[in-house]
Amino acid sequence: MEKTFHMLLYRAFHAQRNYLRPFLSEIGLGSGQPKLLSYLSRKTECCQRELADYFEIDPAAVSRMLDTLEKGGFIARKTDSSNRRADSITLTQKGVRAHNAWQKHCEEMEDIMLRGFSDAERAQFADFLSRAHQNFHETWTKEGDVSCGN
Amino acid sequence: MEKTFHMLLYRAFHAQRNYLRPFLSEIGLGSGQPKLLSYLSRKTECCQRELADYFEIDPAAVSRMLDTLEKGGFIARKTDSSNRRADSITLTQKGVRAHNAWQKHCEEMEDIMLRGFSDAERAQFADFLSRAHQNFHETWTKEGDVSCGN
DNA sequence: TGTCAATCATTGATATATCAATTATTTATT
DNA sequence: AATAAATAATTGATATATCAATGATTGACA
Repeated sequence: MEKTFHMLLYRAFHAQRNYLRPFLSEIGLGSGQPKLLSYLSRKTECCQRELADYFEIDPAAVSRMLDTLEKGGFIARKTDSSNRRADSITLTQKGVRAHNAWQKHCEEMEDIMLRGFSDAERAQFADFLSRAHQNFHETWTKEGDVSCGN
Repeated sequence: MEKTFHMLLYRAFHAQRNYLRPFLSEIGLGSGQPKLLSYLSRKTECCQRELADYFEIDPAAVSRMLDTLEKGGFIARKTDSSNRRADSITLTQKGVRAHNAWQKHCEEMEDIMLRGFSDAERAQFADFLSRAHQNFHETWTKEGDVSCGN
């Protein structure tokens, strides 16, 4: 019934989110938090601004999610000694475990979502999605050079 | 940097939402509301449950968004005479205009998002997205026959 | 060196989304 | 016909996201 890319993308994304939601409470994370853990598991250490820029979300949202993650013992925050405005954020052991558990559920989800896709189709789908994202990014950086780095 | 489909889909969807956000306040709509207008513009008349099922969102969210849309004069609500539990919802003239304005922005957005995609690629991308969504749906309806009709 | 602008993080106000519980109406069962 | 179960919508509690404004620190430059 719905043919626009806008709605197709919305519905695919939303189905994914609905699938994963029950696992959030199981692991003890809020809906926006897994991606932060994921980034930290690769970057080891970073500041809040970097997270906000990478995911193109409001710094205030990052600040509050990290409050919750810190209270839950998933991350540790300390002020960066070389720039005392900035925080330096790292995963705790508990944070690493939570990230791994989440990853497992994400992989299971991909198996479901991509059922019936050949390897070539999967590669092409991934390519389409990253090109779509990239196209937005090029538009933004062109007109006015908005904050969002990378 | 980010390779999982989960994140690729998130980032593409999120970029789309970030692009469209400024137009929401311009038209006077909240972020979840345009899709309801879109559905109503095709169905002419429906109840709240149908919207919640189609978009796979919480009925409470639908109820509150319709409150706002009703106050803003975008939709009209009356109780369905043949089933007095249910509401019958229709677009007002203002709602139709808002929907049309929104559609225009969505089309512009697609031009940006799909820049560099051939016609064949666009068709394939749309097919991938709807298959991805469909795969989730088949999983859900298989195990336990969850509420979400269609 | 001293002021001004820029940057990182936080807080308050508001809107949206989920979950759980409630009310009102309809359908099913005995 | 009377009671129980199911359905449509709403409300309250809580979490998340945005926007605007503030505080603290750093960097630029006159």
